[in-house]
This record gives sequence, structure tokens and C-alpha cells, in this order.
Amino acid sequence: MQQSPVPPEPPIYRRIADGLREAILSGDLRDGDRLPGENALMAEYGIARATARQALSVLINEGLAVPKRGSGVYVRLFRPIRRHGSRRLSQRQWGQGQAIWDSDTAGRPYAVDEVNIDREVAEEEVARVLGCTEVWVRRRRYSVDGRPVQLSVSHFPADLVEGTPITREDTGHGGVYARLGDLGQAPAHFTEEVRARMPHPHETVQLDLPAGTPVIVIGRVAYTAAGAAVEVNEMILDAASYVLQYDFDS
Amino acid sequence: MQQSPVPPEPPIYRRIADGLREAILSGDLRDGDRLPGENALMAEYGIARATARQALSVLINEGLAVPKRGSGVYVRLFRPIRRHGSRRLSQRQWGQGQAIWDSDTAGRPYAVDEVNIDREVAEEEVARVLGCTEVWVRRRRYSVDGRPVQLSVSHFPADLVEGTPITREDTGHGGVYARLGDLGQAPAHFTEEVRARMPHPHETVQLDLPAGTPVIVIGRVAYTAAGAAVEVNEMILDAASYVLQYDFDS
DNA sequence: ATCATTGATTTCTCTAGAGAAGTGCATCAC
DNA sequence: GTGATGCACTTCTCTAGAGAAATCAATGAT
Repeated sequence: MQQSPVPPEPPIYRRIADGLREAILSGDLRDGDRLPGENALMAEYGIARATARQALSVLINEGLAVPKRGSGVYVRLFRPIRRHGSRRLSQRQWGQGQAIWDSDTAGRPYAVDEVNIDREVAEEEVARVLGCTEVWVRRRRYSVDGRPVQLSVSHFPADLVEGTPITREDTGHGGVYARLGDLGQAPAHFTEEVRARMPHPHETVQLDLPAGTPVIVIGRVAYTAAGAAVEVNEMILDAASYVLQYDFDS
Repeated sequence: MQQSPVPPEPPIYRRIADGLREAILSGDLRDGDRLPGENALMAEYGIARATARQALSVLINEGLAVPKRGSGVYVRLFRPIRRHGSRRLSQRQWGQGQAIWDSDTAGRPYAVDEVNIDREVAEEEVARVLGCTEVWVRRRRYSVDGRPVQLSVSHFPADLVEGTPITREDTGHGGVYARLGDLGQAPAHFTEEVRARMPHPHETVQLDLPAGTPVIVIGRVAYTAAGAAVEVNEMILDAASYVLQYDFDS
């Protein structure tokens, strides 16, 4: 036999979480609002502390709420930075009043608050793409409004960039791409691979991520017009802070 | 005063999780391997059941492990489908009536196992982008290897596609883009907005997602050469199943 | 041989309680 | 006013235990 004429009730912690989620998504609870804490839930529903915590952890792991120790649990906000893949196509004619997720972030400046430049032996994948074993690696962390939002690890063939400003902190006007242009190796084509996953512990620390926040992983390869790979860049983005935009013709 | 000459030890549940994560990432535990369960951890470390569960839940929420009730907790695998942004939408492919998904799955069989087509009043965002209030909506679920991997909700201006195969289940050779071409409204330009977040409950159900799996949300708008928006498509992808690839020139 | 049942194992849900540690506000001394 | 202190409140970590529910393999009946 079988049956499910009667759908079994979900467990208490889940029903509580569903109610709070409903309140958040419907707008009853907004942006930084505080939601009922462990003690409040214990009293309201007559449950044990562990059960109340379990209900709250559902929302936290969904990225809808952020716990602040000693203070409370608060509704999370989503104000994305818009990152354009191909600015040449996206600017102008396919204009921006049309964006699905509006972002008022235009103009907010990036700050690079950690830089680290080293000459290293390339990892296997990087070596395969760049076709060389010795690379210069530029590791950076970017912040917006004082909050870290992106980690970037950029690889260049060592024999190509040796002695250039690319191996120093200050790359000069126009950045690394301008310097590659000086070498007659200006990037002409890019390939980006995009993934999303939960962060590793060191990423959680470096990006100061609350629980329930995935990261977007972008692997970008820059090619010259001649088809030579001149840069491999892996970026780790706080998924709660970004919208990626790609424009292309058919 | 201050200090931290002594970095405080992380809590037990975290140290256990760290050890297991190390075993997974280093390859000691692979693909579908079973990792020590609640009882094993309780015995090995002399901890309470709740603490053992907390350690395991860390890995589960990181997407590194999947619990199977009544059986155990197992290492999770990552076998992505490659989805091409610009290439897949090139005129060549859909002009010749090739299925879009061929390039996505690289030969792996796919299935549309849920289709739902309706005429509706557009949501606010969609109405703004398409510039009309009445739309035909095509909702689909795609599966690969028998596992659901993508939800798709596609919107078309009602007055444009009324009476065409786009309002029926079978859109004919070349799919909806070929039919838009028949109307003289062939898509010429695409904008894709990419986000990642934790799934909503109904997405968890429809995609059969284990805990700790984010979703990738793609909002795509198709424009004709004249600049008119003719389709708004929101896709929800199982992040553990996908790699997105975008190619563009500088 | 096939099918149903039983039992051991495992995860899941929940109770009750306790101490540690961080936050934020009010109070007090200067 | 300014700064330090203390206190109430909050989340965090953990213990000990119990029954429910799903899985899986072995057993037994047909």
C-alpha cells in the first residue's frame, strides 16, 4: 500500500522558517530589519533553543538573513554591482533603462586593498593554457564602500612580462592591458568561464562572507589578435554583491 | 590592552569539519565515498550527537557532501555541463534548426520533461523591458541524464506571437528563434544578466537540489536588429551542474 | 526464484539545560 | 563632555537523551 492522501506536515523548525521567509519576501520585513531571535521564537512557539536555532539557520543558509552575535539576526539586502563582460557592446545602444535587476551602483569606486605580486611556477591548468611554466602572479583584493567584494589572481607568462611594470605594484596608466599593448601583445579576445559554488573557508575570511552566500568564480583568458594567450585570471566574487552582464550579437 | 598572541582554537565541530574537508579536497575521499556518520564521529571524538551533526552540516552547506537519510553522508561530485553564451546563439546554429542544447550537453542526452504555456499579464519587470502588458509565457524544465538541471521561463509579447507555433508546445524546426525569424523579428542581439544565490524552496524541489547547492540565475533579453525586445527569459540553473562560457572581443 | 517482512543501521527532529562570548546601552567617575 | 565600567541581552557552543523515519540487507514464505 501506499499513500499520501495526507501530505505530512513539515517539521516545526521548517514551518517557522517558512513563515519568516514569507515575511521577508513579501516585504513585511525589510532590508536591515531585525527578526525574532532565539529567545523570542522559544517563547512564541514553546520550543527548545536548538529548534529555534535550526529555524533561523535555514534562513541564514539561504542567504536571506545574517546573524550578528550578541545583537540579533537581521534581514539581508541585495544591492548588486553590475560587472560588464563586453562593455563595447553593452554601452549605449542597448541602453540601460532596460536592465532586469536595477543597480544604482554606477560610479562607486573600486579600491584595491591588498596586492601581492610573485614569480612562481604555474599550476598545471594555467601552464597548459599559457603554454609556459614560469609565470608572474598578481593577487589582489577589491573593495567597494569599504567592503571586500572580489579576489583576483592573474597570471602572465614570465618571459613575456619580465622587467615590465606588470611585475610591480604600480602598473602605470591604463593598467596591465595597456602594458601588454606596449609589448605588442594587446588583448583582443577574451573567454570567460563562469561557475557558482559555496565558498572555501579562506574565501569566507578574505571576503568576509556571511553564511549562505555563494561565490561566483570567473576564469578569464585573454588572447592577442594572433591568438596567443597572454593572461589567465581567476576571480572570486561575492555573489550577493554582483550581477554580471554579457552582451553579444547572434 | 589587546592581544591575540594566542589564536583561540576553533570549536570542535569546526575542527572536525576542517579535517573532513581536507580529506575531500585532497582526494583521500572521492566522488561518492561515504564519510563517517554521526555515530562514528560521536565515538571517535567523544562528542554529543548534535555536535557531530553540526560538523557534518558544515560540509553539507558547503556543497561538499550530500546526506542520504537512513544511509549515510556522501562526498559530492561536480560534472558540469558547458553552456556557451555567444556561440550557442549564433545565426548559424539556430538558422539551421539545430537544437540549442546540443552544444550545451556535448552529446549528453537531454529532455524537456515539463512544459507549460500560458497567456498571462506580465510582471512589472518583464512588462517594462518588453514594453507590453500581455505576454505568452513558456515554462520548461530541462533534464540531463534523468536529472533536472534547469528551469526556464520565457516571455514573448502577446500581440507579436499570437497564433504562431510559439504559443504551442511544438514550435517546429529551429525552435522559437526560427519562428521569430519567420515573423521578421529575428533576434540579433542578446543581453544576459547572471547572478548566483541560494535557491528558493520551490526551486529546491523542482531541481531536486541537495543542501549547499546555489543556483545560477540568468536573465536574458533578446533584441531584433531594430532594437525591439522580443523575448525575456529567466533561467534557473543548478550551479553544481553548469559552467557558463562567454566569448567576446575587446 | 520471487516477494514480503523483519531488524539493524542511519539520519532527522526535538527537548532541556548550561556556560562562553560578543553587543549595546545606561550609569558613573572624572 | 569624555571615557570607563557594569549589566542585560543576544548568539554561539556543547552535553545527554529519545523517538520518528528512511535505507539496506538478510530472512522467510510462497
